[in-house]
Amino acid sequence: MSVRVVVADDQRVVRDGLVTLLKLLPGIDVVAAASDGAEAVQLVAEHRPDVLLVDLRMPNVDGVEATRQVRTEYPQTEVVVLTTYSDDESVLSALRAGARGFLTKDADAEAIGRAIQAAADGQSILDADVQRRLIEGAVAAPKAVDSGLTPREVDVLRLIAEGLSNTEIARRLVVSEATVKTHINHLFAKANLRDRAQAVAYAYRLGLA
Amino acid sequence: MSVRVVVADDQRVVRDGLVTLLKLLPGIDVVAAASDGAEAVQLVAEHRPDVLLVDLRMPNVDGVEATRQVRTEYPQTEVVVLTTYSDDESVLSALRAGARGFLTKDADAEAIGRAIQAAADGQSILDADVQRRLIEGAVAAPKAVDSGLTPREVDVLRLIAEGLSNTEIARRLVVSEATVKTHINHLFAKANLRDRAQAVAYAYRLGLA
DNA sequence: CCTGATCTCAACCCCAGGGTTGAGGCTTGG
DNA sequence: CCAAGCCTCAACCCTGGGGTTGAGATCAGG
Repeated sequence: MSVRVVVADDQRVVRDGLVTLLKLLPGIDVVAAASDGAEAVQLVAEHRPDVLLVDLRMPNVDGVEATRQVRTEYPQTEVVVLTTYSDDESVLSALRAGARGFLTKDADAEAIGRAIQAAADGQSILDADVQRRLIEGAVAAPKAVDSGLTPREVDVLRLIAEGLSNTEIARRLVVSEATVKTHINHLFAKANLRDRAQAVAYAYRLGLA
Repeated sequence: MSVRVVVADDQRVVRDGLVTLLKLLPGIDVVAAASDGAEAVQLVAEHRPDVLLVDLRMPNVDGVEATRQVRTEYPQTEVVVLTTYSDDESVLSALRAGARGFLTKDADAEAIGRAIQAAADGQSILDADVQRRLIEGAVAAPKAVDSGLTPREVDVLRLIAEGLSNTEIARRLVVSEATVKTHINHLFAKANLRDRAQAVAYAYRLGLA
């Protein structure tokens, strides 16, 4: 039985190219084509395809949002994302939103067909580059960026990120609370933070917690 | 031109099964079969195949180590890993070592063939489960474990994690500051938090930020 | 040896944030 | 239809957090 596919891309050339290309592949039926994200979701609702092949950058509703909607509302439809640049910011977002596959636009017909078949089967095909970045992200995590903070300020920041109060931090570092406040004021100024909530976020982004 | 494959699995049944199964697939040539990791590496050296299909658990040299050796010494040979359990500890290790694809042993013939073709092509096919875990690891996926927070409370928590003040949150959500404070009090009680600093840490741990 | 950076501390002010109580409107499901 | 949960808002209190100023002690480096 053939895999039923909806294609979504705002560029007519790409869209039509994909449709004709996919029609030549055995085992794949293109049932509809959308020119933006909103239309894509609507066509998925209408046709309930096995796979949605969607571009990341589109007007109205972008690929990430379309993916999220499709995956939550029509979970039997798998999503394969197609993009021009594999280093696009939104690649990870798309994967998190539930995209099954990931292709760059220089993929050939077999590669695209394979990704669609795989997605319909519950497997996941990733562009090599994307996979590499995923693995790096998953394994090699923190690079503890420095930010001109003194060691002591970093200590304090870490404890703030653990949710400790000033008195608790003072006890922990065996200094007075006044000292803690001083350090905090300094690091707030350096890092341009307003309060400890922002400091916690900052610490997490720095990889300190 | 056919993809040349070396198979490696210590269990004779599995190994022979794979070989006969792969021989039935068009576009795939099995050129050799190894019964442990050391032999696998040796056969790769000898035949320089396009793809090595290797089991994770094997005597002498395990799948991870075999992958690493093959990828460093014979980089033109891609590696597809086959394992019984997708939650195996060494899955990530294998991927880090350079494995291109990842299959569980309940994959059917087409799935295996697809993975091999994809690997030979520079793509990467992952078992659905493995992909999910990769993404979670890489981007702290939103694990729907919301600990009983209401949607609105989650909204507020997210904004707290962005470092916004109550008045800013109120503006952003188009409600009064009193409402924001109510939500905050509720979520603090539910999640056992003392102040917004702890809330930020909590949000990050939940993957909301 | 002086300078600058860091760490330490104190006293003060002010207010955003957090706790509490109470209450009205809105869906939803039994 | 009523109960329950959620979202909304108000008024009050009070503490901890954050801003500011100022200052002594130590230490590395020019």
